[in-house]
Amino acid sequence: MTERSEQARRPTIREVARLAGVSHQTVSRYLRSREGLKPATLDRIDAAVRELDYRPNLVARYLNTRRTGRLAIVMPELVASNPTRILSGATEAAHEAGYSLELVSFGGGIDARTERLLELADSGQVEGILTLAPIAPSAQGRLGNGAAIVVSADFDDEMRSVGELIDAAPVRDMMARLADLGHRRFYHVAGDLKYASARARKDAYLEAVDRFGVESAGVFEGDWTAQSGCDAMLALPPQSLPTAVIAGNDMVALGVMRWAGEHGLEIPRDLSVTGWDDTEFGQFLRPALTSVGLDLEGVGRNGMVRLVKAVTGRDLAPSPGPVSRLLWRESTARLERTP
Amino acid sequence: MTERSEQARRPTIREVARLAGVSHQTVSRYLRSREGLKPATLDRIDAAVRELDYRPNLVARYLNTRRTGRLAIVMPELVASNPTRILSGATEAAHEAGYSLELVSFGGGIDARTERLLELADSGQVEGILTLAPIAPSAQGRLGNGAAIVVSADFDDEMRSVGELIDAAPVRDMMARLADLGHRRFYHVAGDLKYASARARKDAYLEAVDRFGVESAGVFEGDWTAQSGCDAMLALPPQSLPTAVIAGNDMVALGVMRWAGEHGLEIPRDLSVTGWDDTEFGQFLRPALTSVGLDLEGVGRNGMVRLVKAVTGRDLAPSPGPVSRLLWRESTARLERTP
DNA sequence: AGCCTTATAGTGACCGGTCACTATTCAAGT
DNA sequence: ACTTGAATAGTGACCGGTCACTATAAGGCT
Repeated sequence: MTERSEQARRPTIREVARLAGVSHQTVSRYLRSREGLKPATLDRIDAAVRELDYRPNLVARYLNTRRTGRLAIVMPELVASNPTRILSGATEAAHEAGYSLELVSFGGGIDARTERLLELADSGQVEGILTLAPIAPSAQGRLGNGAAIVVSADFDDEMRSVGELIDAAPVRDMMARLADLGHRRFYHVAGDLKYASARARKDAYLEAVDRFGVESAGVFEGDWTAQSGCDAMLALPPQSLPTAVIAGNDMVALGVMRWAGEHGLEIPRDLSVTGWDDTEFGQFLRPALTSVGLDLEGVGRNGMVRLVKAVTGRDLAPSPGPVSRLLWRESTARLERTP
Repeated sequence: MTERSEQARRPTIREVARLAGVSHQTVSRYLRSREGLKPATLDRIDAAVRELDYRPNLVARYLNTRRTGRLAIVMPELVASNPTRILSGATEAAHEAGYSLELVSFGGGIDARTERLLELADSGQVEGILTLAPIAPSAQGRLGNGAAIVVSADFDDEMRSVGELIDAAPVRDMMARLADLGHRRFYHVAGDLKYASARARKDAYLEAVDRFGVESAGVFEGDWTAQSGCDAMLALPPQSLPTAVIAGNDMVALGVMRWAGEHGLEIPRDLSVTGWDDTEFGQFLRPALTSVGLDLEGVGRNGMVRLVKAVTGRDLAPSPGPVSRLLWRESTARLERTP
């Protein structure tokens, strides 16, 4: 079903005014507040609006008010890890503040992205921008008189991230518990180290190895995919397998589990595996995957709360919950025998 | 890092003109085409633009041209099934046509959604809208002079869908093959029957049962979740289990597999399971899940191709590949013994 | 009744671009 | 030298709303 727009112009405020027998300014008042108008006048305008099926042109309105009622959220690449939960939280907060939220994704490198972001900020189309990707340092001096810009980066390349997702403390908690359960040899399959979160988890892993005095079979530099989980295990010499694998996320952990199954290892009897993200499929795997649940909605919400604050000065309630929590499931257990 | 927008107005075309010592109209020409200007004039304007860090106000431009260079894609609910692949295809096509794409998600029922969609269409903010959700029939007469609207629905509630995702032919293909492999008793765990795709798959299942003269243990009305897969199996009397389960999608199939593992059934020896969507995790399960791969990028692209055609009259190349293809993996096999 | 205050409605400019039209410059043609 | 026309630049109106200000009507008070 396709509707071709025939360029018949929409009715304007002046046509409504003529039909209702009032001035255009009266209609303008009607649109904004409906206050200070006689009930009789109001009714006449009501009728005219209905008859013409009038809807205000938001673009024209903006020209005076600078208010578009719209915020944008910028993502680096749409195909990257699923952003729906972050978006859902951000959308909710934006709606609470009376804004609609628009999703924009800019491809290209950081410089191209920054340029387009500045264009968007100064084009007058949105009042504020929440970007999940970092912006080029060169842009720092140039922003300020367009839309407000808030950077909430898990994707930061400069380590200046304030992102809430990169807290890797659960790595330590998981390893502490696994060490308690008798595990002495660990392995880490990292995510793409271009991501601050991957680096943070890797650092936390290395620190925990030190702190708990356990062995490490190494750190594999993966790319968040299940395939990299398989590859990581294949890269190990068969005689020195770990008994616990800390995977960068659930997909990676799934790859590790796949490899284990193919090589006759049973999880968690022979190998404990942990993931990250509490992906939907994790708890239905056999064994159900121990993971770290992230309050992604909260992350989206909190970013948006900051943006709303920057744009309107208004304080919205941030997400109450903790950003992450450890979900201990079946894929991790006491080490019963040494392999 | 938060930038507060201090309402210092952006420089306008007239300020650039003053600085360059030309008229505002000359600057306007410069912005649109840069043609018909003396090189010297062009240089002067260039310099002025750079000095003021001028960027055009797209909103003001629109008021005359009606061209915003923006299209919107409307989704019913952001948290529903992952739309990133569809978006990715749609974005690509929009970019090819020189448009930027904005994602809007409207909550609420079909009527509320339709109302907001019409508002968006007539607000002048976008030139066209591709909606993945159906619109209320009541709106049919009211659209036509705002932005172009194209409906591409897998989510159609009225069975008037032209969606390309609802072709359920692969159900028949899977069942034909399974019947060939000796399966005589099937079971279908449907997705949410509010979805046309779920209904289509269910119908195809029932038709195939007829056509191939096999038994059906019934149709379970699920909701696309893994949990519904578990529930569906628990709902069966233990003495009359099927040997093949056609699940509504991969998550449902995962739930079925989970149930099987918990009840000592081995897949595919005791039970064959098929999914749908070729979700990323499917091929890394043990056993890897037989599924139906969907060209979701293509679906997004094709919807956008139609929208671009409606807006500009221009023909973009549609996605070449078939919408779906059967991916036969480890979770389906010849029936070796009767349970 | 007359005056002042408040409620309601109207007038014209303006936001920042583009459009239609006009004015100027300058080289070529006769 | 004068006309002609293309190339280049300028003028003022306009898009559809809102703002600041003014005008009128209605109500309260002495």
